[in-house]
Amino acid sequence: MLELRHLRTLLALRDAGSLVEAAERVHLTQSALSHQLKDLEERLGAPLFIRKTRPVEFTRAGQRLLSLAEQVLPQFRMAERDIARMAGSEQGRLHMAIECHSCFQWLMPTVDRFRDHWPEIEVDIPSGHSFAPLQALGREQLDLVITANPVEMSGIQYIPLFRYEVMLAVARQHALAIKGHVEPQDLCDETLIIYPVEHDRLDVFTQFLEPANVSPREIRSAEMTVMMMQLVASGRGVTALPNWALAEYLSRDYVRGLSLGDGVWATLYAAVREDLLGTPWMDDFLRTARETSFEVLSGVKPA
Amino acid sequence: MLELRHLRTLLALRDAGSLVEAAERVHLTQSALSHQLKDLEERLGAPLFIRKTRPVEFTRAGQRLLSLAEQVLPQFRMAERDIARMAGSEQGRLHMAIECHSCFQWLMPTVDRFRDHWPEIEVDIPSGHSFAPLQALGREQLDLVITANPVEMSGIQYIPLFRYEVMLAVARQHALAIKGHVEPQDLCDETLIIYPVEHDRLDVFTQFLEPANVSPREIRSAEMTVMMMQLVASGRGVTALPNWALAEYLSRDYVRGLSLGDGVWATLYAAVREDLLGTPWMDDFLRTARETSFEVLSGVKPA
DNA sequence: AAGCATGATGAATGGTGCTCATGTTGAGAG
DNA sequence: CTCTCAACATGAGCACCATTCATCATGCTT
Repeated sequence: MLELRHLRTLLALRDAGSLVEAAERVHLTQSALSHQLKDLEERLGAPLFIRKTRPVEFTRAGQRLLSLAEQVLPQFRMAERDIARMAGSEQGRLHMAIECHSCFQWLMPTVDRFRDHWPEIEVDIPSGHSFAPLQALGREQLDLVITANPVEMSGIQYIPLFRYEVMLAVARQHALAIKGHVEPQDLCDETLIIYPVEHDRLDVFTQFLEPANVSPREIRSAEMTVMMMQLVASGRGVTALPNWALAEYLSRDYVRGLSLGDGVWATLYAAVREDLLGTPWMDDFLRTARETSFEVLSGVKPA
Repeated sequence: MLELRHLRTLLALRDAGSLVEAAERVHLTQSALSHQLKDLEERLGAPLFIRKTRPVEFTRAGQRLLSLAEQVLPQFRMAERDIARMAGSEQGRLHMAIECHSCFQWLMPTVDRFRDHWPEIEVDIPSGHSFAPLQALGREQLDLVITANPVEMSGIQYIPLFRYEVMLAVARQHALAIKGHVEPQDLCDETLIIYPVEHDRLDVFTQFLEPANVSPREIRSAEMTVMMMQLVASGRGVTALPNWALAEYLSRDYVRGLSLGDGVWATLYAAVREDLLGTPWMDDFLRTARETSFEVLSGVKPA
């Protein structure tokens, strides 16, 4: 009668707010969800949510099922993990590299949690692959790479982790600081500070400056986020970073953050070797990564 | 991957001890269960139980899933009950009659529990239908009848509650009391005390005496179990009763209990109006009855 | 009023979970 | 040792139903 998939659907619906997006999350069509929920409501004899509102609002019955889902689904995951551990004496390995330069704030707690669940998996972030991590992935020297720039490669799948806004950091006393957002032209007299990578892998260029055919007056690079922040704060340039990378500097009012145009958004992916996808521990890592990053970054408010 | 039906199957398997009987309990074929469990074990990558032993023995993985099932399935039931209550303002009614003369010891706790879960259902055991309860069921004056003698009737379904052994009660000093069981011939010089119903509705006759073509010397009847016990204890006759009806007298060593031949077993049924089957509260009542009777009667040891 | 997004609906389809029929295994009896 | 019986495994076929596709209805935005 009541099935696990119903619970998953309802959770997805609550998190998504609409059938269309909930459908994406559970990898089904909107139609499927509509049918599924209609059937369920008929069988239970009670409406579960109100469709007219946005985001959808749950009835008391719906809320009861949501709370059931939150009780029960974790128990299932735990059991499945336990079983997988009992089954798998297969020593797994999870060696990763990070292409995104400031992921540690959510990656470290993720790894900590994961180690708890899978003590026998060897987790490491070996240095030495920071130059060409995707190639190392292809050569099976690595198992997972965190990146914002998916590049089609055979044997590698890109799993989206979360979306974020790319924002411009400027000094507090900067002329632009009073505006809520900047236009491309605003940057033509600025010094832009970037990580030392090709321009076509930076969303400021591909999604913001190049479409408007604007170039900043000067471009200089810095390896580390702290360094960039110092330069920005002292008025020697501006830089574009993920909102969550800026978060701590914004909260300390060290720099100011501005949207790029109407907002430039990007998605962070985990590039994973296909042969590892589907193993319970890899699935669990990806889920943990999503959950943890959500928790850690959800305090991050744009601007 | 892991589904609710798997958990139900595993619980049934544990309670039944074999695939064949477990299949009955979940209303599937043995083949279905074999397939289902094989698939599951393959997907999990771990064996769940050992088939060669009888009753089957569970591996650690199997036990883990059993414990999951015991955590999770009750939570589902509770949620479904809550939802059914929210949905159903439909005042239900549960009027019952008892054809078996000593069911109160497990029926009362059952009713108590049920009332907790379904306060708005009107539960009653109206007197006045003790004569022809099944007819009253057909006339919709009753909703459920507890009986050990299913009689085919349109619109009525018989739901098995539990199996029990019919045992012979004899006085402590009775000649037969030293034996573990009696043969039909042993009764041809005895006075048999029975409830005042037709002989063909008593298993002592249909399953024990008549097949051997034996009649007791004398037959007398009594309305109440206590009365029968007094007669038996004082050596004025013997009687055949369900083991659980005898239990309290046996434990007080008031009478002795003997198996009839290799053991005569019967099943107690709930006769239910078909239109009520499938309503959540009726399903819940039947489940509660089975569980409660099991708990109450499981202390009852034969002889 | 047009355009867009969301949800509903009905028909068609494909997957899969079940049954049926049969094969295999193991235990107990003669 | 073999016969038998019960329990479980296995493969093929089938039926159901969850899902998809195509389309329609509705409401909000511009």
